[in-house]
Amino acid sequence: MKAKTAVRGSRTGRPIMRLLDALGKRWALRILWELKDERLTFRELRERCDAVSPTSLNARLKELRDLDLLDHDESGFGHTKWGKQLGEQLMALSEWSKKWDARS
Amino acid sequence: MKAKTAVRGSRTGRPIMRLLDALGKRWALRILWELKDERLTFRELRERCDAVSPTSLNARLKELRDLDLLDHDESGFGHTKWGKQLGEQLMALSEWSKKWDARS
DNA sequence: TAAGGGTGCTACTGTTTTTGTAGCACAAGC
DNA sequence: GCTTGTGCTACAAAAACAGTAGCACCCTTA
Repeated sequence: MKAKTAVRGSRTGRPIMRLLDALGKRWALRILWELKDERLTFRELRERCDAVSPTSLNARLKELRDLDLLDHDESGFGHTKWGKQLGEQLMALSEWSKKWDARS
Repeated sequence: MKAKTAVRGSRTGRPIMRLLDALGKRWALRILWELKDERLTFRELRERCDAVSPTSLNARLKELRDLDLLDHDESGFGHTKWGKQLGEQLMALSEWSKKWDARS
């Protein structure tokens, strides 16, 4: 586990702030989403994320790995146990989004 | 309710993609979080969000209002019924983040 | 043994987004 | 009139991101 470094914005250091800050960066939520049921290589992940630039993808992957949400092995990138738990919350969000989308 | 316009990135138009895209912009999650239990004026909200620039705050507020997540009246900005539901999911996220933060 | 294919990833330039500061227009209260 | 508070805009600088190319590495197959 890496150090818990300063949070962009808030200095309270509250976990939720660190999390909202990390997830609020572009592609972070999307990356976590795309890896929710399978591990993917860098290039596969890139394609899933609308051909996000490798610059951004690499930056986000580094950050998410530092937060113990993702890891990387010979089969590619995937969720850690923490990432899996977070992925479940995203699933709930997805379910909710359907109702939200169907609003009149 | 406003039109469901194109999503930055993905063109599938799936609700979760529209949502992840909106919430992935800077300060979006934080704004929803800060309004979870009370309505705030523009300036109050700005202070809560670490003095975010008014330019960004205004842009994010417009987007979140277009998504029916926030509204605005004489008492300031606050959650719509949809925003409240999303706020509950953020509360769950906050609870989870405490366990995540306490990882060894 | 070299040629190809796949991996993660970096370099570079240009565009987009965000920031930071100042201040405007409007309304209510005095 | 003047102040106070509201939401919000203008503008220039800084940071983040995009898009393209391509590198270094490790395999496999010829």
